[in-house]
Amino acid sequence: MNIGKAAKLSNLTVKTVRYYADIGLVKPLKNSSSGYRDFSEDDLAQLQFIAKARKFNFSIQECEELLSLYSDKNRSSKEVKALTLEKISEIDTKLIELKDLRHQLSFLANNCKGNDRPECPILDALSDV
Amino acid sequence: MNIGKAAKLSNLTVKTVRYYADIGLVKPLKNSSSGYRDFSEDDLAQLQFIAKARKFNFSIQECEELLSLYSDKNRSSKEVKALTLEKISEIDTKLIELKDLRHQLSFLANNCKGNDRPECPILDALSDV
DNA sequence: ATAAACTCTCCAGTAAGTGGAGTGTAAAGG
DNA sequence: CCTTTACACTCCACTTACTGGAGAGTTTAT
Repeated sequence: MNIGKAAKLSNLTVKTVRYYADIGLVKPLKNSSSGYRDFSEDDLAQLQFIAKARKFNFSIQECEELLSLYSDKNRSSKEVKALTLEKISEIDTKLIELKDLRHQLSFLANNCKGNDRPECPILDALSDV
Repeated sequence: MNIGKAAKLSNLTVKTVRYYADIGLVKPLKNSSSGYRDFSEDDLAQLQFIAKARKFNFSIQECEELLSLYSDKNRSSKEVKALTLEKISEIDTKLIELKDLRHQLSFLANNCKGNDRPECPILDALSDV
């Protein structure tokens, strides 16, 4: 199938699919007369896999790892689980940071009248060394 | 003062400070004989302001906005508060997304034995259309 | 005088695409 | 068969916010 259909069926943009092909994440055949990429069902499945993994916050490189684990019929589930647990702990760290940030910002916002006067505890906090 | 000292006092790297100078976020004078940047106390204060705002997740562009609001003695606190509230709501969205992601990933991880066998519900979920 | 420490500019690269120009190909309508 | 429209191609530049390194000049300390 052409790139447009592959993109639609994997919920990716054409640009993104082309990018994935450029970096070798998928390897569609090329119609030698038209120069159009030809995506097989396997290529499509791969794109769908990548799209999901990206949604799960896996990086492109991690997607590659997952894909190779996926296509390795003798792989163990250990590695996949380890990668997933690592992701979860990254997310946990990020959650803590963001919550902390939110706290600080809402504290500042609550103390700022937000009126037409120049006094602003937010700016004061930013300029306070 | 030289860039090294300015960087140290603002908790930024020399590279980062140079970058901020390159994009015009700070405008240190230049010693015409040595070519070294010369940071005044005001420049330093500005760097410290930026460093804090960046920690608060404000983008470079938002830092510029905040800086101009900061140096405008007739500004109102309204704009600053609005920007801050916007940031908070962005953070809230991000928090929801991340929590959801964490949920899904931990569900998958919990159902994966993580042993030497090839069965892996994580990969199954990724490949499931 | 020399060595270490600091600074400079410039170029390239990072992640993961996005946007656009200019051009070629395929499918549908008349 | 011809034309229009939709789709595809490549290539280059841009995005964010830096970071790394090369090669060269400057300042400070010994």
